[in-house]
Amino acid sequence: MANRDGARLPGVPDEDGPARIILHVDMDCFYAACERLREPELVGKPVIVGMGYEPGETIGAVATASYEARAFGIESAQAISKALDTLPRIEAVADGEAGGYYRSVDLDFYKSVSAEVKAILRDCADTLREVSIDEAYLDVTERTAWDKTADGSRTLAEGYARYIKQRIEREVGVTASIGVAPNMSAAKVASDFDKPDGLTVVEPGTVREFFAPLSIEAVHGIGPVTARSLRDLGIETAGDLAAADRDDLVDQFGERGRELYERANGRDTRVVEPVGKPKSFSRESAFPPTADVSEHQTTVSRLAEAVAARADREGALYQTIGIKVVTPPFDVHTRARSLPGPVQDPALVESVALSLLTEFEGETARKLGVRVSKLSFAAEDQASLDSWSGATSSEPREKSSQPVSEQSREGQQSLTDF
DNA sequence: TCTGGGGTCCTAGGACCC
DNA sequence: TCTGGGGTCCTAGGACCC
Repeated sequence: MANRDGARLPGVPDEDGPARIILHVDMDCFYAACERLREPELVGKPVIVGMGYEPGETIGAVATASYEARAFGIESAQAISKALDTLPRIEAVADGEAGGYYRSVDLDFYKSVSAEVKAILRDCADTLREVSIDEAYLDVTERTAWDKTADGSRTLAEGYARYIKQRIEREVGVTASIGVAPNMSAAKVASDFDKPDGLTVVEPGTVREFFAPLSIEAVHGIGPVTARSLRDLGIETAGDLAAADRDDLVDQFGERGRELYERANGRDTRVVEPVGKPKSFSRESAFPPTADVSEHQTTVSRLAEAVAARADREGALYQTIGIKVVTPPFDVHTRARSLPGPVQDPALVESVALSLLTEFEGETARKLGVRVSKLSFAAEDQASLDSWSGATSSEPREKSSQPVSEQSREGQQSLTDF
C-alpha cells in the first residue's frame, strides 16, 4: 500500500514503484476492415463506411474511411455528402475514374468480429478493459516483463505485443496497432503513434521524453477547445505542457488541468479494470430542420420506444428520463426529470419525454434525442415493482396505460403516486 | 470540419437538510 | 431580517471520446 503511489523518490518523478506493463490495442479502420473480411475484393480499394450515402439522403456521416479513401481527403465524421463530392460512388463513375466503395454500417457484424478479437485479448491479459468496439487496454504485467531479450535489442514486452498482433491478424484477419507503456495514457498515445499496423513501445522512465515533441492534441483528453486555450497560453507541445506551471493549469482548467499536466509528465496511476455497467442509454435522430410540433412528437415517441426497449433488453431500470433538442445552428438543450424510484415503463418514458418537449414548442429543431439514466440493474426482485407500476410486461400495448388525464400532467401523475 | 449517433465525466448553481 | 459551514441531490451545459 505504502509504495503504491510514488512521490517517495523526489529525484525520480517518472518512476512510481515497479513498472506496470500496459497495452493499448486499437484496430485499424475497423469497420472498413470488417467489410473487407466478407468482401475481399475491397482490399486495396477506397472503402467508406457510413450512413446516409444513398441518393436522396442528406443526413449522415462517415464512420470509417480506409487509408485509400483518406488519400482522397475523406475523413471520419465528415458529412457523407461532402465525401460523395470528393469521391463519388464507384457505380457512378466512368470506367477508369476514381470512385469509392460505400457500405452501410452493419454493427451486428462488426460486433461479431470484435468479439473474436476480444477473446484473444482476454486470453492474453491479466485484466482487460474494453473501451469500445475496436479498442481495449490490457494489463499484462504478470504475463511478460520490461527486461531485454537475450540479444539486448528489444524488451520482452515488445515481443509479447507482437505476438498478440500476429494472433489477431492470423486468427481474425484484421490488423491492430498497439502501444506498450508503463501507464494507460502513454499506451493510448503510443498506439496512435504509428498507425496502421503499428507497434510503439515506451519504456519506463521515457514517457515524458516520448510525449515531449508531440502536439498537445495528441494527448488523450485534449480536444479542440482545450487545445485552443492552451495555445493562447503559449503551450503548443506536450513538452510545453509538462514544463508549464501546474498551479496555473489548475486555475485555468480545474482538476482536468492537473490531470493533463500529470499525464504529460508521464504519471498516470489509473488501473486497468473492466468497464462497469452502463450509466445511460440514449437514442437520437437528426433530420432537416423543422418547427413542426407533430413531427417532433412523432420522433420523440419513436425514440422513447427504442430507448425503453433497449433498457428492457439490458435488464435496466431507470430513474431519470430526459430529452435533447438541438436547434440551429447547433445549440444543444437538454431537459430531464427524475422519478421517485427506478422503473421500467415504456409508456412513462414516452409521456415524460413528450411533456419535456412541450417547452420547445414552436422552436426549430434539427435533432432530437431521448435518454434514460440513473440506471439500476437489480437482477430479480423488481419484477414485482414492474407489475405494480401498471406496465405489466413486454407489451407496450397502446399509448398510455395511465388514466386519461391531460397529457402534460401524465408524467406528474404517475410520478407522485409511485 | 455548417456537424451522425452513442456514450462518459466534470462543473456550477439551486434546493434542501442539519 | 444581513445570514456560518458542510453535505447531498438534481438539472443543465460543456468538453471529450470512439
